[in-house]
Amino acid sequence: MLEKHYQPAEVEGRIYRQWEETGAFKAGAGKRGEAKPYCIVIPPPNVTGSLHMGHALNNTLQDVLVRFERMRGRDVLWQPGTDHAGIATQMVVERKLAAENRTDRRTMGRAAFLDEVWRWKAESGGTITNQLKRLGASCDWSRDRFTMDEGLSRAVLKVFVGLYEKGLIYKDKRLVNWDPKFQTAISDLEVQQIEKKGSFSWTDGDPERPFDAAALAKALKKDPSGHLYHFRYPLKDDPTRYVTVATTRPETMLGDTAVAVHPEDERYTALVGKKVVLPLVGREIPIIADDYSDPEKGTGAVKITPAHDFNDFEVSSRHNLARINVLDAFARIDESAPDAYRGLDRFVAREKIVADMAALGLLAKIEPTTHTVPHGDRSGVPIEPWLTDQWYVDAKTLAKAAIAAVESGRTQFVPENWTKTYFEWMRNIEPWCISRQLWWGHQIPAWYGPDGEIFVAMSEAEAYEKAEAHYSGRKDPSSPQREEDDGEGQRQSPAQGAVPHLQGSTRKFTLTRDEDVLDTWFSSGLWAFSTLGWPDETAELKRYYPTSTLVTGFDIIFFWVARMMMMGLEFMHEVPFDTVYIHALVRDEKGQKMSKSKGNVIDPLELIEVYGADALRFTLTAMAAQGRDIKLAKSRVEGYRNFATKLWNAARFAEMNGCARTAGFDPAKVEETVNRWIAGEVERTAATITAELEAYRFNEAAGAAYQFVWGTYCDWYLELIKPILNGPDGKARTETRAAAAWALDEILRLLHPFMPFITEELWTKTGESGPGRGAPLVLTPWPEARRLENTAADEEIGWVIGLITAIRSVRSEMNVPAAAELELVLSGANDTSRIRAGRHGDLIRRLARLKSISLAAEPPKGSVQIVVGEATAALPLAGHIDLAAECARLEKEIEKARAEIAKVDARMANAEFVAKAPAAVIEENQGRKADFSAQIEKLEAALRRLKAAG
RNA sequence: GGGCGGUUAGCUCAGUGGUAGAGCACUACGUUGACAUCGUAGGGGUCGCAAGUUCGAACCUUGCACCGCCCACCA
Repeated sequence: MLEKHYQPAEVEGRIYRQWEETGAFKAGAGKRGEAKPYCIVIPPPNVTGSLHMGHALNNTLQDVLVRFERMRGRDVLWQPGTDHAGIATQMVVERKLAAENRTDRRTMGRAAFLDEVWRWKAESGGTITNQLKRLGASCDWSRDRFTMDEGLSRAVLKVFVGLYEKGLIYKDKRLVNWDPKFQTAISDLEVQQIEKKGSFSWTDGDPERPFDAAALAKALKKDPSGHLYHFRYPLKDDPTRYVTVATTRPETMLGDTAVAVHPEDERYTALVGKKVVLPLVGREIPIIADDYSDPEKGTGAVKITPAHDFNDFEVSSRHNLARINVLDAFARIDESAPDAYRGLDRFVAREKIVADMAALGLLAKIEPTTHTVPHGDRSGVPIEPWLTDQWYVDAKTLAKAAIAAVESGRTQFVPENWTKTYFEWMRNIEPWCISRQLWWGHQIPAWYGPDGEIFVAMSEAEAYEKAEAHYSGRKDPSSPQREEDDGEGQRQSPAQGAVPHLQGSTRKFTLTRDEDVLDTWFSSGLWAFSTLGWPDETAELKRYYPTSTLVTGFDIIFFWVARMMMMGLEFMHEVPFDTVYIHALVRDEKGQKMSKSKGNVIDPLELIEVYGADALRFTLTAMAAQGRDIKLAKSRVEGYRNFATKLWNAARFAEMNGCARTAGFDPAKVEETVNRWIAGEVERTAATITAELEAYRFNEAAGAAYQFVWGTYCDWYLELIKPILNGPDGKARTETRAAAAWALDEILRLLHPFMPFITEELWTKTGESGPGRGAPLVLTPWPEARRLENTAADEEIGWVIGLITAIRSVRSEMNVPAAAELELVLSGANDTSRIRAGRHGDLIRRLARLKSISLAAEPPKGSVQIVVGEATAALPLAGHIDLAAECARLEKEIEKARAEIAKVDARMANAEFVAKAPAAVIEENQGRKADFSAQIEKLEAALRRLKAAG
């Protein structure tokens, strides 16, 4: 016997364990060979992370697809795993060390720190996995992977070496985005532009406001960015004259090596080629002409700081300017600057330099401006363009195949408009900086010889082999192939043939391994094939690659999807997935991205605890309309929790009424109209859900299921069959019990991808009677299309529902007490209606609260009259009717009908409409007019009778 | 500056050419043997504004307004 309420907390854990114990999620279980594979690789969450709303949405949608396809008989692999998340994880552990007052990372040393991180991973690494299980994710956990496990690390090495040897990975010294807090380079994608607006101003020579260094310091502390400083740089030839430059970054002036003006800017033509003396530093720097300078901006003369600005770096290449680095890794002024500034933090230096310039009379003015300041997305501090050696991937080359694959449709984005975003980025892709000055991650497999030679290899031993070969004058067995050898030793062309045997040789040198690790996304980029066993040629790789669908958020199209496309095509020579389904972001009520720092996070686990995993899943699915963000409202979750309860109680009702499943029941052979009707409705719903899921319209699929279960099965079907169930034993009751149980079974199947727990629980419970269940619901086939629709039954039940609804409506409007049982007199009814009324009299009486239904030529006097098709249904309410109110009601009905007719008439009066609209539309309009006209006639007749009686 | 998306009921949102919808909230009635986490009935919208295309526009086009996001730039 089912309880009155479904208790998710008591059920979910048990059900999930059952699924795992039966191996329901295992790929290939009993299906390998004959079944088509269907594979999704999970977007690997941070190994030490915990489930947030984005994960909940992402994994719910994947699970819906995976469960759907599994029921449809596909051999499903949902490949799970976690990501080591370099910066994020290292940050967490460092913070933990600090919080526990332990020695910091640098003091502790690399090996000890890594031990610490692994310990942390061991401690918290299972959290997210367990939380995904609570959500109901049906991943094949037996295949769980981690980006730093042995196999995936091997894949990373292989890819790095492979790309290096093809010249697609290289080392370069150029400006990178440097994060002074984490002391590492980061990629362009990890930089966030944050808009800053200045708040104060100052003008030289204003007698009211002399320069006040203390006030400036205070203002700058509060508001360090967003100001434009106009500096005067004295001319070398004539120190009384200046070139004024404007900058938002005063402290970088210490590294200026030129001032640029536009070649056609007449204000400065005479100065080009002359020199200025850089204040505070004393360096003489040239005034150059370069297109980069924009006469419209600032003063038209721009200071050039090649080592600290990406544009200036370009200018320096064109003009052969020195690149003077004035910042250290902490973004403090370094020793290349005058003593007075050395060691100062960049913002302290900013203050001092502005003050010093003012003291020299070289500060012309300060004005507030709005500009964006690049920040590290993890550290939150302003990043510095900084000149360092880093490793890069030649993304431009790899992008070619990745672009072509989407152009040709081998991989499709859903919704399709993300294609544009993908192309836009791919076609303008920049070299990808992959080295990170971190410790947690895949250490770069590059070793340096005594003279700086680079040996990239799968292992240290192999690196030594290569080095031996190199230093002994033999050809390096595997250096990069480059069409144009740039002359550097490590880029000699490879020699074919035997690797020199090194046994017994004494090394006269040592190699040092590159300390840096790879960008986390480098290993994530291999995810679609590394998790399947690559570089080994495993059966899984053969069977499941290319994978079927990738489900992810648009915020990581660049980070991840693009990189997987590039890596997949490069190493597997085939796209990593057929379809990329891009879902929305779950945002807070203001449409803002949820984040811990903003404190606007809704915890999915709390929702699961309160409402159950199924309610949360259904909410997310029902709201996952394509191309739109989800602003989550709790009331919605509550509503769908109620839906689960409704389903539960429908099952409970069935149980209480002996609606047990019957062996051999065939929905195509039912005889009762109501059963023929529900069979057709079930099938229609199944077809809709199937089609919508195939098209990734999750919200439509969920909506169809909801509408059917609540609005059709519970509200009508169960009500309609009550008289039969309560009636005498016999054929009709037997059939109806079986049909109700059958329909419930179908509902459980259709709902299972969305609400796996409650449906599985009900499947088990309802399986306790009747024929045994062959399998748990998770492995039960999806409803198949048959031909169960029955127009005659649809029309008949439609008529019954219409009559009942109309009577209820009038009762309510006339304030008839709910308990009062009325008589119904049907007049003007044709044969069909009379037969229908007779056949369904019991249930019409019950659902409309009637005492009796009788036929008459004319509606009795003093009755409320309802027009039902060709007939008029009358409720004799003599003495209870407010005559005026009833007249008003009828008149209102007539008015409504007339308004509809007027609309139709207006349309039909339009000659062009008649000429051009499709015949079906015209017919429909004519039909409408006829229907409404007939209705008006009946209503008018009713009104006349009413008035005559009065 | 380039791109994408949004503006529909009090709130959160569906709805891509032919009769404006859902959940929540609201009003009235109701504890009738599945369900008050419920039932029945109801109120509530000139679909941001303007012009255009069309027989017909919430839907297509253009412009405008406001909101959000992404990319680039920012002296």
